[in-house]
Amino acid sequence: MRDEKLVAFGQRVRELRKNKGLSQEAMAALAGVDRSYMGHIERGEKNITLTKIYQISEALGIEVADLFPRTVTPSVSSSD
Amino acid sequence: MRDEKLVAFGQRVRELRKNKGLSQEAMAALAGVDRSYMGHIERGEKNITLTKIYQISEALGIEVADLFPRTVTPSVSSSD
DNA sequence: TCCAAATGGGAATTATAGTCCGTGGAATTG
DNA sequence: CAATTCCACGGACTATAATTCCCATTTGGA
Repeated sequence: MRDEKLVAFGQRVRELRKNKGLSQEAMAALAGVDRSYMGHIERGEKNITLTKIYQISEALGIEVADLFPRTVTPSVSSSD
Repeated sequence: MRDEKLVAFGQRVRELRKNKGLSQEAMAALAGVDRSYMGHIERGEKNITLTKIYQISEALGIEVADLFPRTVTPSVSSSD
């Protein structure tokens, strides 16, 4: 049972990890999780918990909110 | 083992739920979970998973990112 | 004050998150 | 080729989230 949301989350994590030039293993060490588990997360195969989400955001040095891109731009045009 | 982050998350959920004028029971129904489970979540007694987080954000009609307030304002003062 | 709705919180069971360890394949480098 | 790095993926096991039911307590209004 593939879950689109988990896959999207995993892709987001992978993108941010690569931006930091980290391997899965290095990232896993920073986040304090198992090496293979990081792989599962990035592939969207695991439904991770809130505490793990915090650990990941800290490993990446970002806010948790930044792990969840907004679906559409909430911008309200200033004119009209 | 009380977890500050889970408690903060729960408080955030409760705040948003009340803003919408919903009871735990009504909210639980919208999110598709048991009423008492909602209570546990709001009290920070549960380390919920990503899919549950999505269910909650949808029940509240908000983006997941909005469930996670930024720690401090990242603003860089323009003047000195 | 009384009642009913709303919430707190425990317990028990099932499902699954998360750990640990290993294998193999692709790409890279000497 | 041999050695190294990175990643996909699986199996077995343990920890704990998910789910449900129930009863006690609190709260808010008539």
